[in-house]
Amino acid sequence: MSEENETSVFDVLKKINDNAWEVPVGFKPGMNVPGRIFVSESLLHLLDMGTLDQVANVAILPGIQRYSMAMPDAHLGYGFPIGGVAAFDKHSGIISPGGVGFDINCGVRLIRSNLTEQDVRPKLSGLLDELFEVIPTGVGSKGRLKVSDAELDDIFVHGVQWAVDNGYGVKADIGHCESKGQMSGADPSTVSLRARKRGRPQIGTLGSGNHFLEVQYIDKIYDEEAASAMGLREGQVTFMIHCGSRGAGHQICTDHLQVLAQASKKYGIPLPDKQLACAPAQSKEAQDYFKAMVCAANYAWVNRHVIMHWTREVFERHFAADHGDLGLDLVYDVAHNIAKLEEHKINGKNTEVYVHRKGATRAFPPGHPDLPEDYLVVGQPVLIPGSMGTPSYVLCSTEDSMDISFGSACHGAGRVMSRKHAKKELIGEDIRDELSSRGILVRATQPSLIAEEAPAVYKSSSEVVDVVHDLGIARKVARLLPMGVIKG
DNA sequence: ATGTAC
Repeated sequence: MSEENETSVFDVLKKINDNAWEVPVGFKPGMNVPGRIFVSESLLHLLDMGTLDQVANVAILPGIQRYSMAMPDAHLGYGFPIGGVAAFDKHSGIISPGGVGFDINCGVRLIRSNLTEQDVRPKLSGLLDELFEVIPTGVGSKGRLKVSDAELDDIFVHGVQWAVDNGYGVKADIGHCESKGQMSGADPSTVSLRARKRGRPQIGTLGSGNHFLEVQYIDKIYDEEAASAMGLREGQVTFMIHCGSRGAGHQICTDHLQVLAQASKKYGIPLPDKQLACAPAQSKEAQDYFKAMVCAANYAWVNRHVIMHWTREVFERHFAADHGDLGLDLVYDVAHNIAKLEEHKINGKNTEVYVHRKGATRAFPPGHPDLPEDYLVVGQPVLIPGSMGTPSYVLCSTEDSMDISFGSACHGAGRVMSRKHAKKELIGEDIRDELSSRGILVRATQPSLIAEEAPAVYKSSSEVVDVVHDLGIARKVARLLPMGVIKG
């Protein structure tokens, strides 16, 4: 509820349809395009004015195309909102680290199995204990994997290909990663010594905050055809990995933000907010950031790949003797903090744009050339993790996603209560016991983290997913319920 | 998100 003398989001927004609202160009001086917020009326009550303001600020940046967008899980971020999508012309536009976020290529992957919920439930506690032991978690955690400086370069440049060549995962995994887990254009010389030093010991570590490794089972299939193409069926056990580029990506973002703050001045770009530091897309400063961002993105794919590999090994130790081939296939891996050069149809013309997705998932439609062959007919899988203890969703992209949202969808539930507030209001042990009574086991480095990540501090993942489903960006395929979760 | 302040 807003105070009487405060402007509310309802005063500003113009309704386009039940799930799309416009921030008019007149809202702020200098807006090149309108803002567009994809949200239902009920979720609109959770949208704060600061997030709307950030959507408008992004619309002021040069070369932005069509509109500055926010997904239904949008909330306040560094400069750009989290849940924001913005496309900038390759020539007249800009590139901005704030449009990607500190955790470059934070993302999610889903692995299916031949196991059922009944197979896993009796062994769940031991399984989680071993996973918690095997996967390094928490702030500053270091991995079991020691890589040399030369190997780190290989990881930056070759991503998942490096992982597979070195015995982590299999060849079939590659095609099921967005961009094959190896974006081109990496240049390790744009990565500072400090970023390398932070990155070297952290391959195969989960990190902290909302990052997790979760054992789940499918309780509902919405779309049989798409589910079948993805090898998903009711009762099946899956596991999901949510993490990013750790200290390496964070340091790369920090380093290049400094350079781009100067560059914004040098190129005379009007910034409504210093956190929107950016440079013309073709400038050396912007391209150097982009090359370093690609290094971090490839690093993050390797990170998720190594964690997947160790998790597969733990599953095999627990279940292979009784169940034979466990069919632990990678369904898909999506990035949700990344900028990419893509071709989109704008005003009827194919145009190259740098699409910034920050807390937003790529959602390319059926038939798109970047999709692997087995998903060409159903469209790209879109993975939406729930918050701890709530359902996650698998969706598939639809024909209209390119036209509506530059081929993008939401990325999760979206926080509604600050970490600080959550720690004050909630008791970690109570949440853990409550989840345990519902059959959901949690392993975390400390109880306060459970409080910070409690279901109550997030929007409902179901409500968020319904918005993109109803909009026609991506349609629901399967619902995944948590059984056990590892948190940093 | 993050060697949670260099």
